[in-house]
Amino acid sequence: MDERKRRVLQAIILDYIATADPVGSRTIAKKYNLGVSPATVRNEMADLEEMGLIEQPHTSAGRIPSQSGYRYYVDCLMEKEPVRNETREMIRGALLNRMRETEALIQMSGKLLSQLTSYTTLVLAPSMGQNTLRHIQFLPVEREKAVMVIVLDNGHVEHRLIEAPEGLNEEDFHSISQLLNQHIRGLSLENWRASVMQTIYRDLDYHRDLLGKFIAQVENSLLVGQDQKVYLGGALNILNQPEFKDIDKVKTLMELLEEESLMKEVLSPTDEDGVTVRIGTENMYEGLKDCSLITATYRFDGKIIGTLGVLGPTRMEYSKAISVLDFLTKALSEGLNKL
Amino acid sequence: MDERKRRVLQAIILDYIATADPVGSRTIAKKYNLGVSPATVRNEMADLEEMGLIEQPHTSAGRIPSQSGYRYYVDCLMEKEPVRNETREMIRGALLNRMRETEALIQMSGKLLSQLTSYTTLVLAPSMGQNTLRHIQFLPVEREKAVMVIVLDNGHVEHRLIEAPEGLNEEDFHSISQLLNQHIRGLSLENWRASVMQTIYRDLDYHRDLLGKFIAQVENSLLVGQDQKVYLGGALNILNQPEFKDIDKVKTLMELLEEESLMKEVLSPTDEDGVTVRIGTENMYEGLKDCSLITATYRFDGKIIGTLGVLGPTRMEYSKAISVLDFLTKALSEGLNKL
DNA sequence: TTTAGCACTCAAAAGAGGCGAGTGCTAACA
DNA sequence: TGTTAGCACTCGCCTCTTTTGAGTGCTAAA
Repeated sequence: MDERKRRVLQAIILDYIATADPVGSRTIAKKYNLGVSPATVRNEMADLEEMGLIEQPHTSAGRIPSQSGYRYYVDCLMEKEPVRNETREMIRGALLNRMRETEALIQMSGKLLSQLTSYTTLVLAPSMGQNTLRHIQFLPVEREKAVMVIVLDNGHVEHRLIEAPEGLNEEDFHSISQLLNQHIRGLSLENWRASVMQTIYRDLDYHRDLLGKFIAQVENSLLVGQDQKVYLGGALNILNQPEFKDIDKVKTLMELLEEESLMKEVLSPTDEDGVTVRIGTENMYEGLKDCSLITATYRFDGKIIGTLGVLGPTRMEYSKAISVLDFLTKALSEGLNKL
Repeated sequence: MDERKRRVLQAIILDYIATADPVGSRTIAKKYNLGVSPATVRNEMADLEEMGLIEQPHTSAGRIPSQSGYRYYVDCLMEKEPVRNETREMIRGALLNRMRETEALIQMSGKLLSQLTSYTTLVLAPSMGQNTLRHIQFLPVEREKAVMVIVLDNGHVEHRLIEAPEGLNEEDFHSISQLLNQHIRGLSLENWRASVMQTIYRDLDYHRDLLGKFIAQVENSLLVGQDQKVYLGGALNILNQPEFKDIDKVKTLMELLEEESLMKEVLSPTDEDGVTVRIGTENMYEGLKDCSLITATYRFDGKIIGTLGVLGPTRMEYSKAISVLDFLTKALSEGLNKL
């Protein structure tokens, strides 16, 4: 693989990314002034095709990059594209605006990412399960209903409605809250065990029958809804890609993207640090075989807690997407830790 | 407009709705056994076309209903389709499952509607503004942060993060909560006035400087986010309609549907009771000129508080959509009032 | 008033050429 | 030995034409 071959391959990939048309030898020789004739380029192309890096849609067409071609490009050829200053400013500004709530900050990142890259984005939001409870409190709402407010260590607040037996007054709620706080504070939603509940239950020996059902509900409520959420952004951007001019393809892909459990799997963090690129069939799902997914993880307190992803056709602007994604995940991590 | 003409028109519309193909005289004479020959049907069709109820895409094609044709069908011809028992059961069952929270109940309705009709649905959720405050409470979260929990009369619960000055202890929060409750309880979010805040501010004369900023934030927080939300459901169903096989049309429509403020306007309740049908250009937006929108309002406590809508191509199954929508809005209203 | 018959229309499908972008191969050249 | 000009060849795509067939409107007879 000599230098000229690399330059030819790079030219083919760049041109195809930009135009979505198969690239011919003439175009390359002229536009990417390599200083050689089309015939020479053709010879190089024949070699590249033999190596499996490019292919011909049909005999008399130009070449397009193969999946391995893209892979080689991403691994060896691609030049890092610096993130433009305005882009940096925009990201910082937008994130600063959402510095109140974790969830809002993360959602905003997804939105920004789809705006800046013009691709579809996927966001895996952190699961609440790993966070520890800081505070739990009950408020009576109406007859037989109370709201449980949970405050986690990372500042996330959630409330859940639960049924409460009649006959509890405000004072009762207050004391139950306090008791629960004593036992539960500092435990994570994940590791929190039912045995704790039993201790609490024992301590609340007065009104035991009255509270049984209530405590059971609290227990339940704490277990529910811990799973990670997936946010989809800029889904309509798919429609701009010429490879998705076919309605059926769009539909298949969209349906796949809306399957939250699958997307959760697709976005689950890899061991490698930084930005991961999965091209075509490197994605484990058949439905993504014409797409590339670029992901990066973000962190809170040093630990990986979620993933941002950019999804486009295999013919996507890798360098731009990667640089924006890289910058954004770092900005997000920073934001989260400042919060 | 004699009986036979009506039957011909009905046949054309039903057939076109089912097949999306222009309908010829032969088809009608055969399939909808009118007991006359195609030639006779042709004569009737010529009359119907003169009346503007049907039209020909081109000379040698069959007829398709015009916008006025659909209008006549919906107003005069359409037979009411009873909602199937399984459908009723499904709706009741699904709604019963969400009988805890208003918001969940309403969102579920939209989801059900898109599943049952196979069209796209729009839901206008009630604004919080009209509900009165039942309870308001502050909980300290961390240094300089508190969460405000608001309970409205309809059972809706919301929490908002606000900044709190340092130096307030749990006891302070408790007493502020109590004071606010005394003044605010029973006022609606809409009618609630700043003057009330000032009274409160005066009463809290101790720590006045400390609390100023805090109270201002509460005030702000109560004003924010009162507007009605629009939920979109089954957006992908659009892709099944042959009239949307063109990507650009899909994109234009989807972009329109995602404009929340426009959709809010489109869904704003009309004076008429029950189900409203807007066909083609009867919708005020250019982008909806090939669509029909069927809406119905739902109520809480006798008052209209929101809208459900079914959006399809003008060639849509009006009778089915209308009956399902009608049943569902009633079930939703019932559910909300039981809640 | 209804209907059979028939000429007519026109979109869509099928076929036929021509174009041109692009290739691979060969032979000459540096 | 690598590079290039030349040339025959391939094949998708565009355009033009033809064919097909579903459907019509009109007329005249029942």
